[in-house]
Amino acid sequence: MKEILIEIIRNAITEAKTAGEIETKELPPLYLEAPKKPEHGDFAVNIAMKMAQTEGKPPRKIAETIIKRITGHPIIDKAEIAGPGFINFFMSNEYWLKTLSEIETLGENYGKCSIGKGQKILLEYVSANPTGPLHIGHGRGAALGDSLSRILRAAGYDVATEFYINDAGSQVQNLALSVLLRCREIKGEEVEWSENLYKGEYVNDLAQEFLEKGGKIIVEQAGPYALNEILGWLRRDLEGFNVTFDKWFSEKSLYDSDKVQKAIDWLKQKALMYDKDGALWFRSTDFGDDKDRVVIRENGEPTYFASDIAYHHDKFQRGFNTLINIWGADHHGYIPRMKAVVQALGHDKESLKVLLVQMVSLLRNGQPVIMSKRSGEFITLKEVMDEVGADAAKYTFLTRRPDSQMDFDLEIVKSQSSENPVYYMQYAYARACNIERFAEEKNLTILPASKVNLGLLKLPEEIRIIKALTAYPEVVEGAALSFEPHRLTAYLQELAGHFHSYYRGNRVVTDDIPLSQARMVMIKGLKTVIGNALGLVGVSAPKSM
RNA sequence: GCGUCUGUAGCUCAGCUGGAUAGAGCAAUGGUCUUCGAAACCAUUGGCCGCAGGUUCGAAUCCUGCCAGACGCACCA
Repeated sequence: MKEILIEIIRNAITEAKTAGEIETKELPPLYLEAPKKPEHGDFAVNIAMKMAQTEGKPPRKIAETIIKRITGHPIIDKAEIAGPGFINFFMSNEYWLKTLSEIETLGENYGKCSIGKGQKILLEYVSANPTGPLHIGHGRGAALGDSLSRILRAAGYDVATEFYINDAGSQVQNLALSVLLRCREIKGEEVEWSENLYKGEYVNDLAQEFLEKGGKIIVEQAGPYALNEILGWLRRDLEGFNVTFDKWFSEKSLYDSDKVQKAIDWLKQKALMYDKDGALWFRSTDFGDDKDRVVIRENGEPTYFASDIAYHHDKFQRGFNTLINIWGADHHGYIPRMKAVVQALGHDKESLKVLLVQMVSLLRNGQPVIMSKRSGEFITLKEVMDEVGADAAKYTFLTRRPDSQMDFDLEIVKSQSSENPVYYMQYAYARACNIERFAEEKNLTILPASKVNLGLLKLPEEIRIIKALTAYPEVVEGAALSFEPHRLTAYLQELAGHFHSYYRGNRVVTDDIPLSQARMVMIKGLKTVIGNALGLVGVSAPKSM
């Protein structure tokens, strides 16, 4: 809808140019911004200020020559010069009301766009080691990845999501050993625990169950058993968080299908590998990394980096041109070497986007809860969700920027549970549904937008709501382009606020039938947009609470 | 020591490619239910945007330096 206005302004400048009133050849980019203050209109343009230098005239003078060629459009109430040289546009209600018909025809497609052009994106997230239950930090990554996948799909990208299972390296070996040792302990044997083994409570449980099911105390049996059990937990806990993946990608499968070796050979051919000190190294410094990295160790074992190379090679070979990885911030040192791989494989380094989620410290009453897999003293994601609810937990993550570290205080989130912001938005949705129910009870005939006199919607509160509804598609687009789901929660907060405020002051269903019908169109629009937005955040939209 | 991220109201955080008098929520205080759900609304209080320079018509936003915190700097992930 904004395009109409941009076109009008552009035409005015072109006309002024032909009339010789403007000399600048290369026009600065023209975009509309939304002023914070209502006195500054609906849209503001700063082009006159941008042109001040090349024109050699004061901004306000330039604004004047543009503005005098913008008159008589039904969608513009007025355009005026303000401040240092802004041109402020006040749009007519006619302009805004178009949105309601648009929402009605598009329904759950309202807000979707095609900027993604079907581009194939592989979004990999969580990818927690299958050596223990998920914790709160994984929850943050899961919430971000899940919402981002929904947003990118809405923006027209062809998104596939994957959980990469590290089921091949030393960590799963350690897990297997841990379970074995625990089994022996249960049998009364005295064993020695080395530093890198897992001693959590869950290891005891695994060992216990393994023995009960008649498992033999050998690595070949205990290892796969433990791995399989834990993968089941991960899947179950993520589903409980309403997070699912298109594919669970096994690291081991890369070895079984020889893809690791093939990827290494490929880089060898390009002379990007060399031997030193008995190990095989990748020349990541050729692509900006601080140092070269070992791919095959002196003892012949590949590093995790080796399979990571193969995995990303495989992603590209499957036709994805943009790879997004969501990592915990403690892995940030890994980025340069992965970017190096991407370039070595012949792709632009920008085709790999790594989004970092900062650490989450779990608190209870302001006191840190010690989190360590080794010591076994930690609270799992599942326990957190059981305590505060999946929607509340997700929302809490998605109101914050991923790159700022956060405190998650169980007592605070719990004590505010009924006032948690997520309920504010869900309540707005339920409220819209409730008004619909009430209208039906009153036998109000609900008509489509085209059959209703929408001009009756002229209260400032109504126009404010409709303006917010108009902005929704841009919010989705912005969130997609910046990979920032938290823009959706911020938007929802504002929209729900307008709605609640309106509701307290005005009745929707009254004896005034035409007015009620017009307002119902708006309520349905609200319901659609709030529902769509909640869907992109990844939380539920309840019809009643 | 080097690198990445962060520093905005008492607390938790927004602030979109630089824009006009920096915004929410929570907490605090005082109001609002005979009428579509009060999980809501209205009002008040609250700020040297970490500090110091620089860039320009204009800086919370960009650049430099410093201070503070988190996380990294393996042939572990």
